[in-house]
Amino acid sequence: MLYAGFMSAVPPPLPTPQEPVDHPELLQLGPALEADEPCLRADAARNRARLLEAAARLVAERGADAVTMEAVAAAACVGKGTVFRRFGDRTGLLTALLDHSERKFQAAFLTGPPPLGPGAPPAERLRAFGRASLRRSADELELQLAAEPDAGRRFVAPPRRVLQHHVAMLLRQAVPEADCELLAHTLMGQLDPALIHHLTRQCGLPLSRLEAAWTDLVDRVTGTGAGS
Amino acid sequence: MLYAGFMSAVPPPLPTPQEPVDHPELLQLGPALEADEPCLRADAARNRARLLEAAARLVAERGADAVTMEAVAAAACVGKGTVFRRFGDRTGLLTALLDHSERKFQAAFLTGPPPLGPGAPPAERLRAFGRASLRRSADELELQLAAEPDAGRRFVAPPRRVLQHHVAMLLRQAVPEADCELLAHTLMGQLDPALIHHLTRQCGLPLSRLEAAWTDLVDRVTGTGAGS
DNA sequence: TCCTAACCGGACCGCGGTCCAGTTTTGTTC
DNA sequence: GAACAAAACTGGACCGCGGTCCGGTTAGGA
Repeated sequence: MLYAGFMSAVPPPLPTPQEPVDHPELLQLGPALEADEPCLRADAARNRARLLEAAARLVAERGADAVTMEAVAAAACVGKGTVFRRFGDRTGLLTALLDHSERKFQAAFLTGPPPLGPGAPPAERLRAFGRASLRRSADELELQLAAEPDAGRRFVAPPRRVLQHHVAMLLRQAVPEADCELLAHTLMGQLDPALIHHLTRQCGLPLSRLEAAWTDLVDRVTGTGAGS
Repeated sequence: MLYAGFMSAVPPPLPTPQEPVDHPELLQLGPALEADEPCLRADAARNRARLLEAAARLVAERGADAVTMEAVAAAACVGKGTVFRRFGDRTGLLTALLDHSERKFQAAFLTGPPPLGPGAPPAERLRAFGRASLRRSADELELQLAAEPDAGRRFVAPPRRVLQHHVAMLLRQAVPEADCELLAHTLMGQLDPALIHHLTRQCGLPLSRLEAAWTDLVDRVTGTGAGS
């Protein structure tokens, strides 16, 4: 398990320290997070570059589906084992391909100019963050999807659609002026089994906290509760 | 591609028609949706039952990972091709295993007693829906996760965590009283590449609508906008 | 009884992922 | 600078599983 050099949380050495910064802890975390690609043996580094280049070429010429671990290895004149040693698995390779744009995006909201970067009021920054993220995803959709296997099917499964439909209907009754279909997707996101698993099993949160968060979310979205 | 009998939107013949009902269209859609399992040849139906039983036994005895298509076929004394013909693919098989509880849940919120079923005010029903859904998922987590491959990794990937962290921080500034970590997950859900793909490519929504929905969501959650 | 359509099973394929024997690089010692 | 040892990297054989295919079989209607 290597997961070589995905990303780093900060760009280079951070130019002027008197700029506003949100996440001082990331400045230490950053180097630790990327501490897997730095000291590569010369041949390893060369092969890594060749693999990334070959993968990018495959994506461009024949689409993300053609990015087979074997194909990439062959195109880079390298053994299959090398690809896995370097990138861990297919997702790791695809993620590494996205790394460049990822870093740019992170730099933009961590240390860039407002409204995305520090300086603007938080709600304003949130709006900008969503816009930027949506645009970026729209650009690199193919890669992003390929990096997350089976992504296309999650929203098409019949059971999901029934629940989705139901929530949208309730929302139409509660907040007729909103875009209830999309809002329903958002709410459903909080009930996603994968998220529940992550929060309760991997992070150790009690189920009661998820329930409370759901109630609070409904309050906020419908404007029903005590808050604001 | 068969995707045999996942689910149906309604329980049996719907007892008393004067009960309140939310989704009259589902009453017609229901039979159409499940119209793949009804007229099975005798041997096919028998094999289907044996396969489901074998799969359930495997899950119980050796965990969801052990539910290999080959293993299920062998345990049911049936050829591998039969499993695929019946359930389409692995996800289809797992979904079929969840079908029973799915139907019960659907019946509960479509035609059951309030506050889950019709009769209560919509916001109240939404709250009940979330609670019920969370509990159900917690029970059948293993199967639900197995049915959605790779689910565990979606929230652990380093890039995702950086974004998540950032959004949580902005939320803490904007709405200090909320559970910002969970709220951040919710917001991020609307930026999920898989969702973007589904909405723009499969449903044909323009990106601008997603952007508007995001802005609206931020307004609702932070209480910033004009609404309420 | 016969015909046809549906079904069955297992051989087959491709890909993701593992493993290990052999090779190359790097650091050390003389 | 040469020789050596340890660590790191390499590549391709190998495995298991999801998914496809097709010749043979069987159920059900006429």
